[in-house]
Amino acid sequence: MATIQDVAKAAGVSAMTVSNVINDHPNVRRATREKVLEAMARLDYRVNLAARNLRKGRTGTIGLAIPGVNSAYYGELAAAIVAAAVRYDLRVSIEQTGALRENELAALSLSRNRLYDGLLLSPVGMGSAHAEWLNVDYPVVILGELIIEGPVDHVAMPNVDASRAATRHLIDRGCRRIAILCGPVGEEVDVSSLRHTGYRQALEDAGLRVDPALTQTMEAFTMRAGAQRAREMVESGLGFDGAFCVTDTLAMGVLRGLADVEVQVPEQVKVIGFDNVESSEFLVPSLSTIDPDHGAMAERAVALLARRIGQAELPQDREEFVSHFSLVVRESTGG
Amino acid sequence: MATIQDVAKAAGVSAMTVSNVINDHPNVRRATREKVLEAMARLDYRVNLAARNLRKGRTGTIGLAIPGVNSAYYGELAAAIVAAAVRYDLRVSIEQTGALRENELAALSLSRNRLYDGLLLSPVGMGSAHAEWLNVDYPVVILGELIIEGPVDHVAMPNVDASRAATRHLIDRGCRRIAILCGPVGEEVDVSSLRHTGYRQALEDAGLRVDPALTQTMEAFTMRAGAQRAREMVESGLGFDGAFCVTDTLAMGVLRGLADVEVQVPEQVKVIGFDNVESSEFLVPSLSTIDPDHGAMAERAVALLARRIGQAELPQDREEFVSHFSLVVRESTGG
DNA sequence: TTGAAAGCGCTAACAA
DNA sequence: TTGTTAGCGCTTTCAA
Repeated sequence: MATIQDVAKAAGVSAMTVSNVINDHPNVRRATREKVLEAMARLDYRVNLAARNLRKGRTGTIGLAIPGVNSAYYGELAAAIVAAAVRYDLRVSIEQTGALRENELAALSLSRNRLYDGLLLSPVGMGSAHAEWLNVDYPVVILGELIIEGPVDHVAMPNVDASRAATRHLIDRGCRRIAILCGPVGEEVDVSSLRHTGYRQALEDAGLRVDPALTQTMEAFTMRAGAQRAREMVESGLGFDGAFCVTDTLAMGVLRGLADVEVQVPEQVKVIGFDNVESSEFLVPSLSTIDPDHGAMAERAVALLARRIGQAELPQDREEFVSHFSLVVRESTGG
Repeated sequence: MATIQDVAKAAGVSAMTVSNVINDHPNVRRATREKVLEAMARLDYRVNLAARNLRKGRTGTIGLAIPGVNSAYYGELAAAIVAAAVRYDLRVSIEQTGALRENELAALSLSRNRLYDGLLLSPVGMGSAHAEWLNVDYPVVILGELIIEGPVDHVAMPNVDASRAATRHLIDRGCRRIAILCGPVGEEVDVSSLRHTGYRQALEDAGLRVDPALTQTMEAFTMRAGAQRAREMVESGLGFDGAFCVTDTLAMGVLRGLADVEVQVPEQVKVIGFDNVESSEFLVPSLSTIDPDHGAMAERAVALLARRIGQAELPQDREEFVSHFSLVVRESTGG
């Protein structure tokens, strides 16, 4: 590999001049620039980013810590983030956390190794008890799931309002016994708790009873788990005419499970999901859902991170961006 | 940030000794090691990877160039690759090519910047005409799609045999007019051409006529395109009782499109896909498909790349790994 | 407008 | 077993 020194020698200038040409500094005479460019081309010179990184203290790479890229939602989110990052001349390195707290915390402390200029983190396993882990000396943007009070920027979904709208939609379509499939519900500000709040609010708005038996707590947000639970709900005689699933993946499983036990959707049970993953439009029946505009979320998250990167001081004021959602009505709730 | 020098000073040793401790070199007295570890902990020392990279000429990061992580197949593949890479202590940086030749070639030449120790490339747009682009001075492993004769390792799918098995399965289930949905078919060794060859072989094996009208050439392998084409095929009166889709994504669209025009699957038309993406099991009807064992492909691809990384000379002998496939029979072909 | 010197933080090679 | 020296390739600073 040719170095900047080799190019300098070949062009009969100093390394600094070559550097100035590479970085488009103004004060280079045109003839000199030409000479240097010619030498660079001739030697097939490429900057050594490791050297530049060391010198500049930046890497041009951000970390993206998400549960995993093998799920429709996070896959689509990651794609949008990579695409947005390219526009800021940033590369994206994926850290799969498997939704495990320990891996999320590890991502936070490992990024410190200065491999990444910043970190986008979608926490699922960690909670507000771990807020102090966010006190790191590089930019972090929290993405989507868990809303933690912390010293970092934040891109969130309107979890409560959107869930309320989803549940309200089921009520509008005539459902009176609406189940919710979610994770453990508690005081934490995690997806399940927030979306359950929206669900509860909608029921109360309509004067419907909140039957605890209709809150179905899932261990995992997988299609398999959704399908199995749906079958159990029918076979146990729970009695429900609507199901709000906190993710589309779960909802896809539910559609499958209901088909297994020959329950008609939407005639007997109406189903709505959350995320608007691409395939939800093409299922049979197609899946009603909430579109949280993850394109805008990705765009904003990267913009916030890019803004912080390269600022000597991490600003005190932290920004919170809540995306807009829309209700997407499809066949699973009667079109 | 504390440097290795700071730690050395604090522990009363030289920087080299600290380095030896960090890298688990044997010749360090236990008491010395303790002292150093204590100082490291006290100063909250973290290695500066940029410096280490510069010194070692390695980055510990590999590039993964795939069309995009927002598709079930590539999302699952990427997840498997990231997981495998972690075991080799490698990070993965995603380059989304959008299946465009220019981006694939760019990935090949940009990795040269020494940001990546090696590159995993799933070429879709480039062809054997670009084989010389593979002559780069770092390890490259070609993954899955396009089989190019070139100076690089290679992890491939058994495209022809698997497609033959898929088509054969449709024939076994009684189909006589079997359509194939694929990309442009030519002399190239790309997915579409190879899978079309398998399709043709199966028809010939069974003594069925290969009707060119049944080869449906798609612009894009998307659900939307699949759905639209399926509707057109029915409405145009093409006449077909089976459909082999070269990807599950396409097949999901076809299932949707057939539902739109009220064609029953599998009673009137049987459908089979390729890839065995996770959701294919949970569709209604569930999708028969080919499982190319992409877990094994990912594992092997990373292993090959890791083996090459750090060898001074890139070995001349190149390895070719072809994964095993299995036929997964589900409802869309009659269970 | 150009160049010389210095050094980012680390580790290979060698010396003690 | 530990330390010294040198240098990876680049860019900041300052001088010419």
